[in-house]
Amino acid sequence: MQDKPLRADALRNRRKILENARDLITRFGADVPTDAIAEAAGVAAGTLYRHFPDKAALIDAVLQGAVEELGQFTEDAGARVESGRAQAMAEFRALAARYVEHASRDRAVRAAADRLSEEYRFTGDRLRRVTDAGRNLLARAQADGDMHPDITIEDVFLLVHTAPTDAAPAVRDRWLALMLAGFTAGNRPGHAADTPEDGISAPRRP
Amino acid sequence: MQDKPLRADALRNRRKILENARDLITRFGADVPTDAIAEAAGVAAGTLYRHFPDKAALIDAVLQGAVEELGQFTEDAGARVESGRAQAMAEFRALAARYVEHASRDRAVRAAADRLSEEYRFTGDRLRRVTDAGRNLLARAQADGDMHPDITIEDVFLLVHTAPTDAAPAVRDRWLALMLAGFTAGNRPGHAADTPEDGISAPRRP
Amino acid sequence: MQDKPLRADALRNRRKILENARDLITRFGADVPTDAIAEAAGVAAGTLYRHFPDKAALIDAVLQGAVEELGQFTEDAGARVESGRAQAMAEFRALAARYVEHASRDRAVRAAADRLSEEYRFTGDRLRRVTDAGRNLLARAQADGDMHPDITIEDVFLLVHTAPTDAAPAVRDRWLALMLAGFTAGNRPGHAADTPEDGISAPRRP
Amino acid sequence: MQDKPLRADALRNRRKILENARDLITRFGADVPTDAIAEAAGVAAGTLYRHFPDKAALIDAVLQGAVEELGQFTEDAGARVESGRAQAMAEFRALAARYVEHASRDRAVRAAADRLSEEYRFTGDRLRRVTDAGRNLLARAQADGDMHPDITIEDVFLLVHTAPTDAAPAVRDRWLALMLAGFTAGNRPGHAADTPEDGISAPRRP
DNA sequence: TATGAATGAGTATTCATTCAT
DNA sequence: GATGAATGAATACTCATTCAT
Repeated sequence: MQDKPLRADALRNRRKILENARDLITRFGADVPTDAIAEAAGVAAGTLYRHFPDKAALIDAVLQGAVEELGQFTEDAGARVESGRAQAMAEFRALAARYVEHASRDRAVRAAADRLSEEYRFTGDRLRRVTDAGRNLLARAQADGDMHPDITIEDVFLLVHTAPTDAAPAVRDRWLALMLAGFTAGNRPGHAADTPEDGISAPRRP
Repeated sequence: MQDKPLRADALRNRRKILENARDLITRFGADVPTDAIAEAAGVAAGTLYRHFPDKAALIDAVLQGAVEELGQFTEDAGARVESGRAQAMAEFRALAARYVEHASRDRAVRAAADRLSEEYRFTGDRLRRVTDAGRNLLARAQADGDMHPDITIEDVFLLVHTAPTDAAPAVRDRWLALMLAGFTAGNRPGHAADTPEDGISAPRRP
Repeated sequence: MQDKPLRADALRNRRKILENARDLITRFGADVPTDAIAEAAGVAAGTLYRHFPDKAALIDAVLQGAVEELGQFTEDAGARVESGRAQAMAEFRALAARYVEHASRDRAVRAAADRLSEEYRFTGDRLRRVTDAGRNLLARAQADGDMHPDITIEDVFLLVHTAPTDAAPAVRDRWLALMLAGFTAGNRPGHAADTPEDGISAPRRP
Repeated sequence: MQDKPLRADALRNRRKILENARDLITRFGADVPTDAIAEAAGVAAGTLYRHFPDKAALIDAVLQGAVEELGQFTEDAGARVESGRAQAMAEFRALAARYVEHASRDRAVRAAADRLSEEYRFTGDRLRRVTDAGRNLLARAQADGDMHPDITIEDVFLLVHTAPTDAAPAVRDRWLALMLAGFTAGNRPGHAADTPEDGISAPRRP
């Protein structure tokens, strides 16, 4: 059904290239030379270019892989909530922590996201999976009254996008605690129980 | 005390280099070739290297300038509060918005901050001025009961460091609203009035 | 006598490769990648190299095909003259125009001729057919008294070799008119009626 | 008055680069690597690119130099005719021979001309000098009654463009003899003395 | 001190050809 | 015999930095 079955050795090479690209980009950022990636993968430069038309495509593939992992995590969380094994808001908090931790181990995600931010920003079909799963979890937490009702999936991406992934774990935890306060029902104006005195109202964004 | 008295024309050159470096980095990021900076400044490449040992040093100087501007803003805000012309928390909010706006117009700040993040992190003598002024404002807002009592200057730097400076204005505003919720007294556990049930306590960071 | 009987499908592949090589070289010049030729022919790169030892050999084969077409045209012209249906000089002129037009539509001929000009120059067994047919036509035109008597088949190849195939049709026609003046009896010294004063005599070439 | 006086050593390097570019292009065609040119000139790759923005510009400069030489030759010929020391048609023939010889020693001219033929074709300010001088000589020869009256400067360029510069000297001479027949008054229809029977009339080209 | 010319290692990408599957 | 994946040398161009003028 797929375009090509791809020979066993070719598939192995493709995987080695992707793994090493991810590793190197994670450690050194998206500026790593393609030659370095090829060498790390144990293939010649030409082989890398057989599998990916250019460097951008390779980075793109690395990013897509990372995004798909996030989608998987999010779907898993949703499943736990749906089956009654966990509470939506708790899963959301855990997920956020996991996102941040994940991204901080992986400069690839961050670097690629930065470089491709124009293209991806907070939309794109590639994000469909994580977007859908995220919206689902969000709705659950809001139904429980734990999540502030004006929070949208874009807010979640904003959280992910700005996380201090290059900081120490304690700093990342602190940042999350501060940031999540804005997500929690009762902690911010705009909710029924909130006092609107400080002038912050529900956001109007395109 | 200083290394050299520096001749008048040399000083003029140094200033021209710095100004143009700031301008170009602001517009195009830290990747601008040194040659472009030298040319914009109307000097030869060698002259640039006479004033700054290498490109990193030049970017460093540009960053320092930006940081000093922030210090000035912060001191101004403190002065207004001290003189009773303004409320501390309102000034803090305005200051945060001003920084985010400032940095989003000025790729120099952002780019240099990214590149030199290891060196500076949230400390360093270069930050003394903005640090002191910030602590002062913070204390005032906490004394007023408007700022959550566990907030430290490191939290403020964290806010600054992670602001989505490359995003659209509406997105930046939204991010600030979410983030500042965590800074506001009464919006987060750890405060006298807060219920500590969700287990987030005052941070312990090195 | 031939190297191998060659299986039916192998022969088919060889033909497809040649056809597509001709087509692509015609359109894009001899710089087309071998991969592109293989793909166009619907075979893998290795198959191309099974049929032709290297790219030069493939181009060579393409050229040979083109040269054989020219031989065919020339033989046809000769036949028309021999059967009294046409005059030799008129056929010669038409043939020259036809070649120039042909080569200008077909970058294969031109490109291959350029690249292989050292090898072929104006000799070679591969040219036997067109050479013989050309000499025949030439002799007829000279016998008619229309073609200058010192013209040889090498002169004809020289004409072909230097035709401005990349020029606009009007320019090509003009060039032919100028060049053919030198081929026409009575238009140039060396002929019985010519005055030998300007010192140009019949050529002596290796 | 000129853009820059250019330091002595820089000028020396520029000349070495141009000379070696000319030499290498002459011998191997326009495909010579820039690195090879730089090495031959005894400079680093970067130096070549300081003097010429890209490879095309270098080739362009080489061509311009060659064209200027041709312009010089042509003006000299015109001067000899004007001073009565020589006959226009004889100078024209000698010049044509010189052109062809020149170009055959210099694949640079040919290769660059081919590559840049779209841009230059038979016009362009760079050709102004040789064009003007050529027209002058042409007019003289036509006034003398030696040059066919319908010949234009474009015909001359056509001659130059199609000369078999890669052939042996005897072949080039032969080609010239054939081609020049079309330029000579009395050798081709269209002249007062010609019989227009073969239907070739004065050309109409844009 | 200033100039700006020279350096040269570094980067992404292509393509003829080989060879394991 | 066919496939197509892998090779790896080659190429144009950049840019931080040095140093002769």
